[in-house]
Amino acid sequence: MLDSSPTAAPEPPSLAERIRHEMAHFTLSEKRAAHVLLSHYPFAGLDTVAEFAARAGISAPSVLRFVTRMGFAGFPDFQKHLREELEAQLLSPLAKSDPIERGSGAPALRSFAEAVIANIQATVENIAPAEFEAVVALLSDLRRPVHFTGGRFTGAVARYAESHFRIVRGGVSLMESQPALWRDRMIEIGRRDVVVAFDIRRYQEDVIALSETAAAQGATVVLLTDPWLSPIARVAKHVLPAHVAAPSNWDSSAGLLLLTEALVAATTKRLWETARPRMEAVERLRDSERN
Amino acid sequence: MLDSSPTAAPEPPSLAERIRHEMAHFTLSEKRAAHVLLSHYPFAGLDTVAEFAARAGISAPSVLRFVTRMGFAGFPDFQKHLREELEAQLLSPLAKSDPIERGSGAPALRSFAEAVIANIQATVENIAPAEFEAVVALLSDLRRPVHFTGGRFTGAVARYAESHFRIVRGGVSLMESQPALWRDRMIEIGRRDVVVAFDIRRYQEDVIALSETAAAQGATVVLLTDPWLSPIARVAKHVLPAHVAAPSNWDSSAGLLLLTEALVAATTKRLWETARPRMEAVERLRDSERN
DNA sequence: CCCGCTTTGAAATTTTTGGTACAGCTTTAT
DNA sequence: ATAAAGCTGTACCAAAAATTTCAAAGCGGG
Repeated sequence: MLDSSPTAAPEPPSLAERIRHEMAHFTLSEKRAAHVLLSHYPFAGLDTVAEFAARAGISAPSVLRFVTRMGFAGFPDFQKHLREELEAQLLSPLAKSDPIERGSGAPALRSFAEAVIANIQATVENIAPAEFEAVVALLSDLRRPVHFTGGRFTGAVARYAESHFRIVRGGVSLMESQPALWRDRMIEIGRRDVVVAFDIRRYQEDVIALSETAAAQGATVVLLTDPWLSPIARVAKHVLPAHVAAPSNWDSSAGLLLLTEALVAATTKRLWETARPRMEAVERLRDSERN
Repeated sequence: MLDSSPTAAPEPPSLAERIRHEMAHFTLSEKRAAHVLLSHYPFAGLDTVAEFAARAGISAPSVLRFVTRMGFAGFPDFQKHLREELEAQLLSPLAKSDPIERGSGAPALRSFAEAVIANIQATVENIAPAEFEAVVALLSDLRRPVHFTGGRFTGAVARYAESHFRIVRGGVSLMESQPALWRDRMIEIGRRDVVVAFDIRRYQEDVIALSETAAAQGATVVLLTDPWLSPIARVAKHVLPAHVAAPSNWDSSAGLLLLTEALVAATTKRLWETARPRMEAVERLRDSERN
């Protein structure tokens, strides 16, 4: 991944690269302009000055100063450059696709991103379609209450899942993994309930205990874990493993998040008839609260 | 966000196709305009009317008549359409660049993963290395207390960040975004403090209020947001935008998670001398608790 | 805490651009 | 051959865009 590419492109540094490089010396407004431009590169720059300024939340003169600072004679000159760059890029099939553009991004960030992408690909390829669909079906069953739980890091993913499913359907809850917090709630858990547990390496005693107890009560347990499989797998009806390796002292939860988001998306789609009015109602409540 | 259909709309015929189709009924100058446009599609149309007319060897009014005939309100409207078409075309091939092996995984999961990968690539390419490094430096400064906050969905990411940084360094806290929960804590926030805010589309009033208040107190605000930039960007010292588009009714936070994890990894590395004993101490505590 | 320097945006100004009216030319039908 | 219909371009106008000016606001250094 670390390239000393034999065919180092002799290309002049693209404007985007130059901006990234000089970002540190920009003033606040210039940074805003730069961010907006980079985020929608190069389309944010193809509109009018006024439009660009509005998108960046700065004034038109600041935009002008920004393009002048980058060495252009004026805004039209700047736009012309963008168009030419775009045209050149679109004509050469090399420029697009492939891994992340050489030299872009902070090195640490880039290598991390590459690891995460590899994780995601590996995760997708290892999930059995039927298993994924079965979990979607389970989560789409409105008669079944759903409970999410996770460990000290994965707990955040559980919360993320809960905050979405709560809007799509009813009967959703978040269970903290400390036994003190779920012991008494366990009396309510039965055959109808679904427990979705997130648990990865350094598998956490309390999450395991919670899942096993729930399973013993007859609940259906869904487990999202790493490829080594949490012990919860023994009591789980469905297991979705995600790759978590990262160039870090910590594991990456991106694969788990991917699965979570994909489950949310698929469930929302499947429940669209009932989810839609529900989501609209939530929006209305939020809007009215705002006043 | 509430779309009437859970799936993406079927593509409308591109302008180029429409032109080819109607070419037969065009007048002579219209044909010339069409020909020039198609041969350098769509860049020939992105210049001025005069430029376009000159290239086609016709007069400006003829160009105007041409675009009107194609159903556009005027030349700017026509250009806007070209840009949008171009943007859509340029973004989609990214996801297909390194397609996940055909036939693997559930279809819904696979397409979602492709979108997430595209997001991650776009996110990494748009982050200025200096900006990323500056944030790492900020988070590595042990004299500065760090507070994380986020909205209803991004709050989970804030919590994820907090649960990691808490172990790497001291002086870390999680601030719930409801004003009632942070109003009184704000008295403690000053120039030394760092507030890391997560806020994406449907930017949340209370997160904005929290950030603005903190900034007014002199705190340094770091913002992780979407490419449209939360209003918090106005008061933020550093902004890290992440792409969030997904084939879903919901946005994807994978890019935000990527940035978060990369920040954690980089900070851990940078603080290794002090983080290492600290992490070991945490582990010892956990082990002893287990008995 | 205050002063000087830098940055920023509102408003005025200038330039460019898109749009329109109209007259001449070409073509076609009778 | 001639009149009618339809294109096309020149010249002009209106609109919008880019740019400059200037005063206020913010920031950093002493």
